Amino acid sequence: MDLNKLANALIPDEAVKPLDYYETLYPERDLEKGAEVTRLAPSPTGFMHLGNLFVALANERIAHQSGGVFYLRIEDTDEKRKVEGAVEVIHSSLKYFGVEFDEGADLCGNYGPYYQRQRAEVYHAYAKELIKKGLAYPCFCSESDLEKTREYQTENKLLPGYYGEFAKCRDLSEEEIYANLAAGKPYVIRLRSQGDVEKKHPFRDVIKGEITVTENNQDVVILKSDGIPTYHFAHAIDDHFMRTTLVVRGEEWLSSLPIHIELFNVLGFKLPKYGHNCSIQKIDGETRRKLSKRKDPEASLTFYREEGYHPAAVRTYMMTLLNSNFEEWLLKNPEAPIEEFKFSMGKMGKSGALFDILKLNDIAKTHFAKLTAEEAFEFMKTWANEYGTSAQQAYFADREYLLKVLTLCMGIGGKQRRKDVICAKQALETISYFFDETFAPSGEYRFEKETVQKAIRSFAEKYSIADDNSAWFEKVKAVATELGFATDMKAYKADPSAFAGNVSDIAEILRVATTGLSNTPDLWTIMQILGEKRTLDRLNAAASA
RNA sequence: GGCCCGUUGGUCAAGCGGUUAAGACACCACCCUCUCACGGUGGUAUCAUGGGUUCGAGUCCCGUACGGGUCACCA
Repeated sequence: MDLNKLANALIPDEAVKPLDYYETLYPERDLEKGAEVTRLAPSPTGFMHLGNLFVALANERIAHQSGGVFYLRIEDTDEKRKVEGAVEVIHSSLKYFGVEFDEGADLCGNYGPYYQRQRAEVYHAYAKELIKKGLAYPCFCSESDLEKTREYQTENKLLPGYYGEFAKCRDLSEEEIYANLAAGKPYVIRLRSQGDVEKKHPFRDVIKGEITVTENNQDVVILKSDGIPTYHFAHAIDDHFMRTTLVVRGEEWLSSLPIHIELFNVLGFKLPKYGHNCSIQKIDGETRRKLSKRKDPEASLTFYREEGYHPAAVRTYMMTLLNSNFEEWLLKNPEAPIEEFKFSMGKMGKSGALFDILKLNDIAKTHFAKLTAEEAFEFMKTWANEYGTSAQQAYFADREYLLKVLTLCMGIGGKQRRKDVICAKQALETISYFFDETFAPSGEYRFEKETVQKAIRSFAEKYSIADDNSAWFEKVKAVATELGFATDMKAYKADPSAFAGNVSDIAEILRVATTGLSNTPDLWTIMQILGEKRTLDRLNAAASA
């Protein structure tokens, strides 16, 4: 068969340039030895998964730590999954979590275009080359043809797929091919695989270590009927010409690694290094499974923004999952920027980690405990303007007042910072009682109504905003004594039945009366912040409720 | 089902032939205390399993079980 003629019939010379052209257009990058070129290559589906941030972070760290390049390539070869504005979402959501690209889609760069649909020419040039060499061929099988062979294969417990004797179009005669073409039959271009599934080779994955790969024997599709490449072919071409040195991607790609190895080989390209990372999992009843976009809200990056998690906290959590020694390093260097941590591929986990929101919350709390009142204010304000209720947005009108509230609630200036702010949403919910619009009297007391009212009334009569903390507490104690509550905790513990209760019970009554909650920070300070009038109003309202 | 990957406390995990098997989160107890927290002290709890190799195995080899991934003109 005249392969040149076939190649020209399928892909005319005018459509492509000689192969040398591409090699000079995309030259080797001029980087220091050891510098890694990595990438993130998502589909523009408009949905950003936690897993996207996870791999992005790994790739970003490796590139930047080694003095290399981290770029963004858009895998838009599947028309069905494409969503308008998706690339913008990729940039903005990753940027929010501190991941930025050096080059790529919608950015500058000499190795573009970075959208695969715009790179048709390169793919065609190399597909043509493979056809010329007899390493690729047109396949006219229809979906139902393929379906039939698959059925036959599963029935007979054979390896499914398009290979060997099942590769019907592999050895079509010249006449058949041209007749099909003349008839306008749709076709795809398939690789003529040279592999043998009986042959296995050791392979070094930078994350998994030594693994064995079986040779590929599938005549995989490299160009779909619309002339767009499949992932496999685009991956080989793009990562070669964008001069990627290290591909870190999800574990789900491990099984197609044999295809990629054969493709690089057949194209005469140097194989990049590979690292296949495990996916973040979630426990669902008894079983573990991947974090699911449909079932788990926390799978989406927008979840963390909507809840008001600080981006640095999420990034830190990702890092602890990414590199097992990160947490220890962070403990020793609490103030150091993440960039100083020596990220290592070898320290990436070999098995999938379970997503643990409790751990994230702890990290988030620790992180908030490092912010100043102003920083917390600004962060929460930004959050509230985007996701908060209008009442919450109004909290920010009186800066001085809110700053005081935050200072108290976050323990700023105290001996120790409180660690109970997880995210902006939760924080604003817990301070709602500082604002009349959102203050919700509860009326839930653990004592008789009469006792409660007496206690509140008696305290209200004595209260003065001028009291310092100890004078204030003396008054609480006085109320306790009046009502037969213990003021000496030791005495109370020795014989609780001798008292109606103890000071802390009185404090709780006052706390519920002024805040609606039984657990708040220091009550004296709360009253100082609320001011005398508002405090007395609330006490009086509670006393007569 | 075939192929590939994995399995150390409830969770993330250190470990690289000899350790009392780190640490963090969670949990429990006690202390501090006007509440809740924060903090402090302590505690419960792990090498999936059966065989080898070895003076010695969480660490090396084989089998088994379990979990995950993948078998598209989707990435």
